[in-house]
Amino acid sequence: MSASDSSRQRSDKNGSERAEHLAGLIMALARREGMKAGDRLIEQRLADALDLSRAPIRLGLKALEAAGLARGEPHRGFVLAKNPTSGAAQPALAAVRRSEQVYATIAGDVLASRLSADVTEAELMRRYSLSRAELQRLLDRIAAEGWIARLPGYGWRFAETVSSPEAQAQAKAFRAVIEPAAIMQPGFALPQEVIVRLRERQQRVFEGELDKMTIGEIFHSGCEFHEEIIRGAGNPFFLEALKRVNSIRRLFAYRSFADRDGMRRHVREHLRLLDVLETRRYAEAADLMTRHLQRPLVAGVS
Amino acid sequence: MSASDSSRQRSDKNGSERAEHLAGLIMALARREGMKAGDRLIEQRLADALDLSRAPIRLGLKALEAAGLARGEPHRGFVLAKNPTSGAAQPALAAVRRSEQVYATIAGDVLASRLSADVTEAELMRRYSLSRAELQRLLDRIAAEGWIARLPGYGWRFAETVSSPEAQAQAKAFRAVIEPAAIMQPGFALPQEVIVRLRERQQRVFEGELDKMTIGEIFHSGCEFHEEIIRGAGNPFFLEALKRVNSIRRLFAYRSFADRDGMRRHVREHLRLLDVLETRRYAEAADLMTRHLQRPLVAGVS
DNA sequence: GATTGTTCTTTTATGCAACAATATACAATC
DNA sequence: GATTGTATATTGTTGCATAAAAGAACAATC
Repeated sequence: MSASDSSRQRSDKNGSERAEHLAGLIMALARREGMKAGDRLIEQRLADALDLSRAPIRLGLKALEAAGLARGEPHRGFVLAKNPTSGAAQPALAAVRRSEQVYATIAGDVLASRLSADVTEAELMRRYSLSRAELQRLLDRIAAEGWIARLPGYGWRFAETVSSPEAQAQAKAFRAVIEPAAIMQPGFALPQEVIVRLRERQQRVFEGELDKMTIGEIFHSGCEFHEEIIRGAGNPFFLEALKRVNSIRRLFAYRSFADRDGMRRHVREHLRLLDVLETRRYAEAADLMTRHLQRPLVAGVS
Repeated sequence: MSASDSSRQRSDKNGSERAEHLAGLIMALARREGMKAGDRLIEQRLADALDLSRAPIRLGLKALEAAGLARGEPHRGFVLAKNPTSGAAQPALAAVRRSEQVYATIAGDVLASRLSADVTEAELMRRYSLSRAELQRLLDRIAAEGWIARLPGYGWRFAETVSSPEAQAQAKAFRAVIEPAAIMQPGFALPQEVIVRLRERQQRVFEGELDKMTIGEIFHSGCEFHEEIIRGAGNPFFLEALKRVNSIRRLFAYRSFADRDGMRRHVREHLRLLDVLETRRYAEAADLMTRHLQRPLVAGVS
C-alpha cells in the first residue's frame, strides 16, 4: 500500500487499452449492421453511429489494423479484413478493460453476498485496488443500472433487487406485465425494416451461430430483441423499464449455463412472434409474448 | 469570469446551508411519523431513520433550535417545539439549497427546449455558474433520475423522455399498466398498519391541509401514496419503475397549477381505494386503480 | 464530392494536498 | 439502561496544475 503503486492505470503494456476498446465497438457495430469482409469503414459514418468524433474512431481503426481485422491504406481509409464474427472468435481484441473485470467481480461478490449491502468508497478502493476516479466511474455506471445508490452520508448501498434470491423470478413477473402490455398499446407498430432486421438476426443465430456465441452474447442478443419490440409501443417508459430490468438480469446471466437446446426453442419462438407481429395481429402477439415469458427459465436467457 | 470568483460556494451568509437542510429532513421525518409538539427528538433514532450518523443530526437539531422549531437543554436532548406542519408553513427553514434552484432551472430549460439535447459540462458550468464538482453532483442526480445520460465521448444528452410533449401522456399510459398489474400480482398484500397510515395521511390532506400545501408537496404526497401501494406487490421492479416515472413527472408538476377541487375528488378516490384494498378485493382494487389513472389529468398530479 | 490527413482548440480526466463532513467509540449524565 | 457530550478516526470534497482525449476546421487526396 505504498504511495508508489498509484500510477497503476497508465501505460498498460503496449497499446492503449482505450484503442482496443474502441476497436471492439467498431467491430460490434459492423456485426450489428451485417457488414462483410471488404466493406469500407468510413470514419464519419462510424463516428456518427457511435456518437463520437473521428479522432477516437481513428484510434480504434488503427487498433483493428494492428489486430489484423482491418486493412488500411493511406488516403484510402480502412476496409474490413474479415467477416465480423462473435467476440469469442476474435481473440485479437482480447483486451477486456480492467474496469469490466472489476465490474464483473463486484457483481459476483454482491450476488454471492460476499459484500455487505452498505459499503464505503474507501473500502471498495482497497478491496479492488482501484483509484478513486476509476471507482467513481464504476459506481456511476452501477448506479445508472440501478443496483447501487448513494447513502445520504458516506457510502453506498446495494439495492436489494440484486442481492435477493427471488430477483430472477421477480424480473420475470415484471416483464410478463410490461412486454405484452406494450404490444397492446394503442399506437403500437413495428416498422417493416425492423422486423426484417430482427428476423435476419434471429435466423442467423438459429442456424448455427448459436454454438459459437458466448453466454454474454446470447443474452445480449435476446435483450436486444425484446427491447426492439417494446420500442414499438413508442413509449420510452416501457423501453426504459425493460432496459433496467435487463441490466440487472445480466448480472445473473453470467452465472447460468447455456442449455443450447432450450435456447433453440427460444429463438424459434422469437421468429414465430415476428411473424405474428408482421401481420399486425397484436392481440395474438401479446398472448404469445406472455407465454414466451412464462416458459420455464431457460438458463436465465430470454 | 476572473479567477477570483471561484470560491463562490463556501461561507453562505450566516449558518451552514447543510444544517438547515438537515433540519428540514428532520422536520419532514417528524411529520411523516406523526409526531407532536413536546415529543423528544432522539438523536440515534433520527440518525437510523435518515441513514446518517449522529453528528449531522446534531447539526440539524441545532439549526432547528435556532429556527425556533425545537428546544434543547444540556444533557437532555431536544424536544419538538411545534407540531410539524407542511413546509409552506415553516418559513424559518426557507433556505432552499442552491443546487435545488439550479436543478429546477435546468429542468425548466430542458422542458422549454431552451437547452439543446446534447450539452457539455463546460457549457453547463458556464451557463449556471457552477463549479465542476457541483455540476457533477447535479448530473449524477439527474442521471439517476434517468433524464440525462453520458455520451461515449465528451458531453451529455438529455433523454427525449423529458423534452417531448407527449411525455405526460406516456407516463400515464405506463402507470396505467404497471399499477393495476402490481395489485394483481399473486403475492400482493398491504400490511394493515400501512393502510392505516396511508388513510390517516390522505384524510388529513382531504380535511383541510390541502389548501396549505404547495404544489410540490401535494405532488409528493400523491407519489408516496401510489408507491406505498405498488410496494405491496413485493416486487422491487414494479416499485422502482414507478419511482422513475414519478421522478420525471415531478419535472412537469412544477409547471401545472393546482385545481383544488379536482384534487379533492382525487384524494377521495385514494380513500376509496384503501377501503377496497383493506378487504383484499384486489381485482376490484386493480380496476379502481385503472380508472383512477385514466381520469382526465388533474393538474398533472396523481 | 466524398473521404482522409493534419492541425488546433476545447473539453474532460487525473492525482494531489488541504479541508470539511461523517462515523465511531467511549465517557458523562440523566 | 438509555441518551447525550466529546474526542478521534475515517471518509469524502474541492480546487488546482497537468495530462489526455475528443471535437472542429480545413487542407490534401482520391
